[in-house]
Amino acid sequence: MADDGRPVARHGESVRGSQSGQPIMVLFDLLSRRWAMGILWNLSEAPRTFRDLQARCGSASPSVLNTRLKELRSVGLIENTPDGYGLTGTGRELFGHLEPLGDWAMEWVPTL
Amino acid sequence: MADDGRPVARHGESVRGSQSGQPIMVLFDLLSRRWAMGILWNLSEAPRTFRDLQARCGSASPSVLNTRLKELRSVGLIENTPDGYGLTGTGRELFGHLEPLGDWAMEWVPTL
DNA sequence: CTGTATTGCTACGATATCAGTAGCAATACA
DNA sequence: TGTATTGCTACTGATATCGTAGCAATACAG
Repeated sequence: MADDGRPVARHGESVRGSQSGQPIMVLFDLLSRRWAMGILWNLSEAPRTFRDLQARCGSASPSVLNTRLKELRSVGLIENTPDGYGLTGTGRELFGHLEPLGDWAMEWVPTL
Repeated sequence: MADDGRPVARHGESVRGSQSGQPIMVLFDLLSRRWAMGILWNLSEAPRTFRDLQARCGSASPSVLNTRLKELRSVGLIENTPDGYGLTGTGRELFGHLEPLGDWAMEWVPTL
C-alpha cells in the first residue's frame, strides 16, 4: 500500500516528532493530518459514503482519504455504518468543540 | 530558501487542494499545517523566544517553525514583540476556542 | 577590545506525506 | 447480460517536513 497510516500515539508515547506525549499534542497530531478535521466536519450533518465524502473534501485522493478514515476509526471517532461513514458518540463530542470555529472563521476570514 | 510558506487562502480562493474556499476550510488548512496549533498552544501562557518555542514544540526543525511563524504572523494571529513571539488579540480569541480541547483530550487520550 | 554564549534564523540532503490518476472487485439495478 | 456506482488499492511525481550544520547579530565577561 502507498500509505498505511501511522498509529495514533497513546498517552506518554511519542507524537510524530514531538516527544511530549501530552494529550493535547496527541490530539493535535491526529487532527493536523490532511483532511482529518474536514472529515469530521463533513460527517457532522449525516453519514456519507466514501465517494460522497471524497467529493466534499475537495476531491481528496482516495488513498489519503482511506488512510485518514482508518485512523479516525481506529481511535473511535468515526464508524462505518450501513449508511456510510458517520461520527460516533465520541466523534460527535469532539465535533462539538470544533463547531464554534465555523462561526469564528466566518468573521475572521474576510479580514484577511 | 528551502520552504517559504504558501500564502494562506483568502475567502473564495482555493485551499491547498480543496476548492471550496469556505471559511472553516481556510482555517482548517492553516491549522493543519505542522506545528500550527502547537505554536498557538505554547504561546498562550506567555511570549516565547524562537528557541524556547522550538524546544516546546518537540524540537521542530527551525525551517518549518520559522515558516509557520511567518504564516501565523501574516494572518495576524501572532506577533513578534521585544519579549519574543506572542499571541495577538485575534490569536488569543482563536486560542479560546482551542483551549477546551485540552481538557477533552485529557479524558479522551487515556481511553485509546 | 577579545572570548564565549545565546538567539534567530538560512541551507541543504534525506524522508515522509500527499496529490492525481488509473483501475479493479463487489454490489445494485435495468 | 449490461451498465453504474461504490469502496477501495497501486503507482508516480510533487510537496512538506525532518535533522543537522552553520552563520550573523547581540550581550556580556574578562
